[in-house]
Amino acid sequence: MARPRTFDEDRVLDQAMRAFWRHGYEGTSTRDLCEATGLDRSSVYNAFTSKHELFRRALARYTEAMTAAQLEILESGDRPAVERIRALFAKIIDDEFAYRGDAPSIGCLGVNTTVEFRGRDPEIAGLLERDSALRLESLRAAVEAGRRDGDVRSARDSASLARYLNAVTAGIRVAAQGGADRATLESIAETAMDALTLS
Amino acid sequence: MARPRTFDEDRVLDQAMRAFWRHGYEGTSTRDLCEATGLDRSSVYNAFTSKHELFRRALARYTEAMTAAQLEILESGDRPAVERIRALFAKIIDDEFAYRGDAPSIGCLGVNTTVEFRGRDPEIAGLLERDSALRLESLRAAVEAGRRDGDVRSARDSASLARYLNAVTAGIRVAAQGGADRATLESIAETAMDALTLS
DNA sequence: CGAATTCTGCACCGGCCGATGCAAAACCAG
DNA sequence: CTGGTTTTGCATCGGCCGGTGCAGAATTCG
Repeated sequence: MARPRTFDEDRVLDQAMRAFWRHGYEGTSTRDLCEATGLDRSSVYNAFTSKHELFRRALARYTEAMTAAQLEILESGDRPAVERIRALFAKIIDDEFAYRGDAPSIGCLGVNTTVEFRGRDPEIAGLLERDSALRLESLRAAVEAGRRDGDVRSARDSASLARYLNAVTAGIRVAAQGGADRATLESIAETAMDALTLS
Repeated sequence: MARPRTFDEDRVLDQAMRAFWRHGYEGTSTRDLCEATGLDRSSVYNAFTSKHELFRRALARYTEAMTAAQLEILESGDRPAVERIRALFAKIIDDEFAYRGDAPSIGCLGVNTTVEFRGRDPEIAGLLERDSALRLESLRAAVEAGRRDGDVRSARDSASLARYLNAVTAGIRVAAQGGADRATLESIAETAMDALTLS
């Protein structure tokens, strides 16, 4: 009954996400977004109403994909829980070296956004908080399972250990953006595991 | 032999630093800087040549002050090394709750800048790297001392443990900006110490 | 085909951006 | 008091910002 869109909305969201990921929210202009997506500005505004709304949807898409991938690693049943936690660290480190050429890591859009917005935008903060809660719960369950396996020997409660692991992942991300090499990040991750496995 | 300045350069640097700290580099306009410092734009440009240069100097001032305070804690001779490392965590957590009202934490200007610039600015990256090296060396020495005290029982080498501790501090900072409360941050810090003290 | 509806391309809006030009003011040395 | 030098206040620059208006193209339905 009307003219159909000539672009795929998800594809555009992906391309916008990458632009925001690379240059941040403020650092990405609506012109940049048009160049990244191939759309005209009026099409962007017609489909996504504002830069802020486009960012919110791109960020939501990112966290959903990223967290789904991480939960899949944490909850795959075919190996011990501590190995799954180690695999999560390995994936995060891989990610830090994936989407870049010689350039430094672009980190995690979630962490970048947390730092850029500092909770001043309630909508964005809420989105990040819900995502964080998902990951924390999965981490907690993995820690709990590791404890049952006898691999987690820490006396601390699993929720605290989960929050600790989550903070370490953010720290690894920041270290990567600071220029740390792969061996350094791996060493940090291995060391972090000691807090769980040692008694 | 000429008209003297009516402002104190260090005071202006401090005020500019706070503005950048709160809103980031891109998020702070030269008009904002004028409002924060009470100077006119031409005075700012006359004294600091450009926004970028003013930021560089403000960041240098921040890292010097911050790192000096942290090294003082790490190297104060009146208590065991692990206690000094714990005190460092306590100070970092205190800082996260210091310069804010009800607003979320503004974190650490060094971490914020690392994330915002992602190493794309060599001058800024170099400054942050030198600062990081200072803190890492001090941490390494403290870990070493803790080992001699018998408190650090980890089998890992001290340099790795230092990098690990440094990453955890960044993670704590990010967690604070994500809205974590004091008890959570303290729990993360305590848990992180387990990787050093347990065997 | 024609009517209705949506999307697209382009020009344009006011406003803020970092940076500069310039003249007047303020100071010091003589 | 004068000449030399720097700082200061204000106006202004070109350019980019997010966002909008509008005419015409493209599509589906009758």
